[in-house]
Amino acid sequence: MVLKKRLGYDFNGFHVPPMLQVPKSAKGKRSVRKKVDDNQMCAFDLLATVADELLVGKYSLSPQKIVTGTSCPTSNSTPQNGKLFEEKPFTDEGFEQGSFCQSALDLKDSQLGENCPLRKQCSLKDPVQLNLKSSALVGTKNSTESPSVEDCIPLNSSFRRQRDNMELPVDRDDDENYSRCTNHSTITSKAFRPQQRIGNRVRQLLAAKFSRVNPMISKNGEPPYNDVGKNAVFNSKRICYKRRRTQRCPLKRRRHFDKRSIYYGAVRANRLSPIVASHRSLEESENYHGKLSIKSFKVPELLIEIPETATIASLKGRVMEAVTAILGGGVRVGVRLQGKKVRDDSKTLFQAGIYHGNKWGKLGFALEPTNSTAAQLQAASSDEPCGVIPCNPTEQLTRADPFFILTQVSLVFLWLFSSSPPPSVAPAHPGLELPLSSVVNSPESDHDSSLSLVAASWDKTSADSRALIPTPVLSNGGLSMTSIQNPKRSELAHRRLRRPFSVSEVEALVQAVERLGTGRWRDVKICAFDNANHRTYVDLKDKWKTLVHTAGISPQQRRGEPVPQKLLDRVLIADAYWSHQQRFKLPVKPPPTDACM
DNA sequence: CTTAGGG
DNA sequence: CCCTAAG
Repeated sequence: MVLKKRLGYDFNGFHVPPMLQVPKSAKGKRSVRKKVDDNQMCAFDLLATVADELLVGKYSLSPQKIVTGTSCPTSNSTPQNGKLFEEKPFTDEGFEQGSFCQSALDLKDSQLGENCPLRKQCSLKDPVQLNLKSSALVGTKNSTESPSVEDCIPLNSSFRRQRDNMELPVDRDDDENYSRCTNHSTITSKAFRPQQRIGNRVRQLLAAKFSRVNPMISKNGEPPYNDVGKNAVFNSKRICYKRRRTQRCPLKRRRHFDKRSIYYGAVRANRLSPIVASHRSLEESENYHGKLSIKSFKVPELLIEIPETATIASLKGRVMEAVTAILGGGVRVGVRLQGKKVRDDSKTLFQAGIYHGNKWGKLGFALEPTNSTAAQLQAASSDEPCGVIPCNPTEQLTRADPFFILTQVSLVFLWLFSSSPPPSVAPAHPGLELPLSSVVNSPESDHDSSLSLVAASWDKTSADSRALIPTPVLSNGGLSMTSIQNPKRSELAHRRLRRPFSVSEVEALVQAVERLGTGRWRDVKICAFDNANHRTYVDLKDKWKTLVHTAGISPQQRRGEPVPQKLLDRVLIADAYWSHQQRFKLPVKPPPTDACM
């Protein structure tokens, strides 16, 4: 991929091809969004679908969460895009209409090498074509190594980096939204699935509902916006986003639900199998006299690239990182291979035999409470012996048994789905023959009695639906782990977990804002954080605000994970640029709908 | 629903 | 992050 360097760029003029302005009409389209089907979409609907899926056995459970690889990128991969703005004078002339990205780069087709991806990326003439090309581009292994490419494609490089980084700005967690809607914690995460975004409606719905599949990562590990053959990708993304958006249970509504659940929360029977929904409609719940609390969230795509020379400890660390982001700590990660706990942290994956013989499928992770957590959990469960976790003495299964836990959950799904009263005893779900016992019933399992949250992986043959469904079972209806750990915060239980932006997220944000401007957060969201459901456009806007602020203060005053100065510089520049745009009331030109492809 | 801005 | 006015 040989590119002409920015030799002939006419930078002064910022001769931007007439830009990217989404016609108002296009904006208008937004309001055409269907609200219909999703307004009612909440826990029940969601669970029902899950139940359906479980019944059909679609969600075969298997691990495949771990994607082997050789690179172990870290956050120190430094953005190169900063150059973009350093190399060219930032003159007022530059403040013309157009996306900053394009302006800064002066993307004139005629001036870019025919092969310059940027041209394809940014000329935005033919979205489809563009996607094809960029797909090819990204698909080219090691294309990262082409410096010219890097230089030429800020966005692309960034995205690639993010992908490689496994610190995708998207996807650390996906479904806080769902946890907002429902009140029970289920981590579900799904491995690669060559998902077709434009598949049948059901699939789309499912994908949108559960985000089980990370649309950002296709089979080849390419971001979906590079998918080939997706006409109007952006539109589809937009649609997806709409869908997701409409599925969001607004906080207020959520609170409403929660309040309501307080009123009918009597647990029906001690030996009743466990989980009761608090989000059912009042009348429905009256039939059950049960309090069912389902909180669901998922680990969307735990994509981990890790070399065989990595140690067990580092593997744990990686998994831990992701899990902590969601659970807020209080658990630790155990690694199990074929059901046996791998104890020696110093072993490399290779030495542990994980890296060979396709053992990834045999790999499992158990999320175990730390000692303190365990104590708290036990205390909590003894306080409330008939809480979520079953205390049916006849149950052979222990609380720690993921099979049991999963069974419980699937039963709950069934209830909700069939609208029939819950059974008083939880039979095993016939459709779920999960080789789980090996995971937890391992002789070495040392937290069997107090395990509150178990993640396990199963190897199912269905290549198309591999799922990792860790099922956190909480000892206090509806309360999250965090709440358990910190009861004081119960009042704030509904405040979203704080999740600091990672550097890669920041970079993605900067990237997107450079391109789209500061007034189009929704587009920024779609463009750069489409899969990061926990980042709303308001979040992005807020983050930008803090970034601008951060960039304006001395490094000593900054807190949190340090953002590379380079990025902060870009923030300032981009912010200045877009402020200028607004000051002069230059029509902000929204890029064409596929601007972020 | 989005944006913008204060808390 | 939350909340909310305004469009």
